[in-house]
Amino acid sequence: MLIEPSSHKEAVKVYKALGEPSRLSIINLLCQHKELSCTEIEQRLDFKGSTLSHHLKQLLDCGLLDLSRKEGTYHFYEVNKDMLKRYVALTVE
Amino acid sequence: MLIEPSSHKEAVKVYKALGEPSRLSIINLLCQHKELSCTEIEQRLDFKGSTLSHHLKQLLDCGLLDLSRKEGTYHFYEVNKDMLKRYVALTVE
DNA sequence: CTCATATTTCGATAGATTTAAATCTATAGT
DNA sequence: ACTATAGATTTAAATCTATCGAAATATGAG
Repeated sequence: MLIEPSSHKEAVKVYKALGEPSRLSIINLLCQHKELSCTEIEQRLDFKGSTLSHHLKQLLDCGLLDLSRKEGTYHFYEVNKDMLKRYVALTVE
Repeated sequence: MLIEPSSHKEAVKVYKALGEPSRLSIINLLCQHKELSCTEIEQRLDFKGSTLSHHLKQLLDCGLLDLSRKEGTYHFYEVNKDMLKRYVALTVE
């Protein structure tokens, strides 16, 4: 058995989140940076703020991202490496 | 870096294919059976033939499935374990 | 030709993505 | 405290894409 029935929904959610170019780029970028704020992600990947927020919401929702800290109006995000390793086979160095 | 730019498209395709309940169930089922024909998959997962064909096409297209052999009008499918291991972290025993 | 298996086409429906505009939240200045 | 500003999120509407399934079309066996 590849996936336990209990985690089937979670797995679908995670893979659906990863199966979109922008979101995979966000994960990829955050794998290289420990943490980044929204504006930093927007600049690097050339997103509109609202578009990014929608994608971040999905990535938070499925557990692949965490809000690492808030500093003033800045929200910093980081990848949840446990979650990533649980589902994704690619190397995160 | 999580994903090489060159394989970004491929990764999106694979994860998009997995991020749908029916298709994840097909992969899961085929992980337990070496190979199965369309009718066998239809029966076990309760799909219409045409619906299954649509999903199989996507799974073949992204490389997660292979057509293992044809026997008469039967088409047998199997998971491409190399491909699965390249992208998916879950254990395939 | 006929039957069984599988795939493709096409239309309807549902779901996802994007963006502008509005709203929220925290900080700084007066 | 009030206002202004910057960063981020939410809402709402348009657009785009995916999914499903009936019907039509292949393909192979007998």
